[in-house]
Amino acid sequence: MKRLTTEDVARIAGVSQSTVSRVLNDYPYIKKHTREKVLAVIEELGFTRDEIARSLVEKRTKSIGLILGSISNPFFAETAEVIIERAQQLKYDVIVYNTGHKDENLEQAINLLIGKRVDGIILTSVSKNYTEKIKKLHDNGFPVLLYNSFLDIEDVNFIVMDNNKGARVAVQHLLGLGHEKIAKISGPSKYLATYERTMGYKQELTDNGYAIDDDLIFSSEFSYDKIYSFTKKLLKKKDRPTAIIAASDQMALAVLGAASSLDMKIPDDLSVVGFDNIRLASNEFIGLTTISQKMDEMSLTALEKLIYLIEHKEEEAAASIQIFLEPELMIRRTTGPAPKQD
Amino acid sequence: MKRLTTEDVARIAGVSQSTVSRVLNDYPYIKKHTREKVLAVIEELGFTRDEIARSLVEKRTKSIGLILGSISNPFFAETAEVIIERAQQLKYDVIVYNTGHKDENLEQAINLLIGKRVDGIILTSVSKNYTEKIKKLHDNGFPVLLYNSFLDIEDVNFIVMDNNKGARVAVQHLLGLGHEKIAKISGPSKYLATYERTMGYKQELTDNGYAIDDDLIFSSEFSYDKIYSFTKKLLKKKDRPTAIIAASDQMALAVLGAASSLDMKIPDDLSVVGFDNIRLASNEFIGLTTISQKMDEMSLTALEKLIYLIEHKEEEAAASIQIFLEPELMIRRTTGPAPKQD
DNA sequence: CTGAAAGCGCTTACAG
DNA sequence: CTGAAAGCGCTTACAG
Repeated sequence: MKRLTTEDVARIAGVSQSTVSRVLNDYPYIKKHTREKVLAVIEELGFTRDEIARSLVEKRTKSIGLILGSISNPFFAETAEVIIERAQQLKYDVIVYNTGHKDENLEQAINLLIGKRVDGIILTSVSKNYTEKIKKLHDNGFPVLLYNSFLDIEDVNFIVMDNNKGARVAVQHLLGLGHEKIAKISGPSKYLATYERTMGYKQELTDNGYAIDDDLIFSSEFSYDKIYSFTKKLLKKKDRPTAIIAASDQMALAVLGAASSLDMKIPDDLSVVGFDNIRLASNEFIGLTTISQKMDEMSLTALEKLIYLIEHKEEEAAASIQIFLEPELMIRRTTGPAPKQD
Repeated sequence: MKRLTTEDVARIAGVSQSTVSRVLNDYPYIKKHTREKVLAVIEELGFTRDEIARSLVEKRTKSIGLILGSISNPFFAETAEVIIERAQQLKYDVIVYNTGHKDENLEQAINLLIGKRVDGIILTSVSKNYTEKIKKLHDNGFPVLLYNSFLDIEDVNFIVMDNNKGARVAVQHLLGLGHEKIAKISGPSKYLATYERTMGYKQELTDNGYAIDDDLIFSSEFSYDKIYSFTKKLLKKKDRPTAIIAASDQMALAVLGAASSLDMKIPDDLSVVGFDNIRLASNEFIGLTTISQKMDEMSLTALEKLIYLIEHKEEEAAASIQIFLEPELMIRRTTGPAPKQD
């Protein structure tokens, strides 16, 4: 498969290679006749410009990197969909990496994306361990935006929900329903978002005069199977919790699965609150009570801000982008009054 | 942010630019001392090779394109996860496009990916309308693999489930449970996979002596909302079906949502069968009966075969890759005996 | 073993 | 308006 070049087009159209290039770039001062002749040849040959060569000259690729924790989690999938579609409209393409929440994959992903000369990166779920690496990128003027996470770096760009408040709202809701034993199933505490949610949970309980029971807090990697079996064990205990706040809707579904496998009725026997508000949460067959992350807004904003950073990189020190979104409690079928004590 | 080049490294290390390049490429005949000096400078400077320039010379990008119908559908998300992770291991990166099942986006995605000079493309849900376009690519020797779909093109590469048989198995299962009014909610018939499922449904009913009732067949674009409202209307009818076969698990969830919104009990009032076997289908809280596509196998094979095609392009006319997978019925909680006639 | 040089396919200042 | 030429940052035959 011999690829065609602007040189080929030029030869056949009887003009110079630079003229072909100008036509391709909509350069205004070209004789109508010349332009049309070139266009005709391009059309006839089915010529497609080599964007790789173009990127080399223009020092930009019109590609961005999107690093996700796990795309099979609907939170990430829905995020990716919004970002990819909007990027496509803005003529950027998106190279997607899936880290499986492993730090070493994150490191590799960043290095490869830098090598591929992407114009910017959106990074989800960065752990604290990577503060230095991200700081270096950011200080070099490379456009990076942290999504649903943030790090303690001056002027770093991020968009994140107020996770502490989100957890507090969830606890309030359950307390209001009469629950007194509320478990918290969290992701790894190396993620600031996770850490803040656990803090919010503890603070809200303490503020309401409840003691913190460490047996009710499970901090695990994001693994469906681990959450599932932990929940099963937890629910078999005599003094089991009557409500569970999960780290995400995905994890809430694992909790619901575990409870169902024990023939527990939801919400009669157990109330469950998720985090994210994935689309499935509002499906009436499921009806998951959850803390909304306003994902559509968060992901669309993330993409647009990143593109802004890319396209205004050279201008007066662009103010850094730091956005906090308000959590919103979505009450549905998986939460109800605490079962009577017996 | 001034980027470093091999030229910079060479100057500082006191060697020629070509030597730096050779070190980068693990060229064997380099004096140990030279190699170490260069490596030290690379390390110290934090130099990263420009893969764009390299791609231009080597005429390959180590990127592949993945064109998906809708990544927020778990079928595509789970597919993407497997493909992206395996590609990453094989040192390829993946540019993901989301067509939203719109033909014009498919066309645009292919053109952009060709421009970006990806080494190959995995294409899901191609409609018949694109037979010519794909044929041209394929005939040009460009590696394309159709995933979960196929087209009538000689020697085209594809991996697909036996959709006709899958639909038949679903019908058999419901017939065996005593259902006589079985509805079929399908995607657009421009997709061969969808078309074959509808055919299989009709054939199995006919073979068992049932008439085809066109009012029970809904062929729509893949829109959650459309399926949802159609189902609601359908279930309100006096002579409503007692079972529904949905085009995908995602659509089955829309059907279940609609039924739940009408306070129907599953499976007592209505049996539902999906297609795909997404991970959520086996969650006990949901327990969706479905036809398994063996997605993990299908997606892993797809990626590996595409890479094979890419890396053996120049060799003796590589046999084309045409894989049919067997469907498998997964019986869970959403199907049960037909309600008594009254 | 190593350097100088050509070349990948474009863009764009420079000249006319 | 248009062409000839330099240059983007690499790889790799060619020479030594």
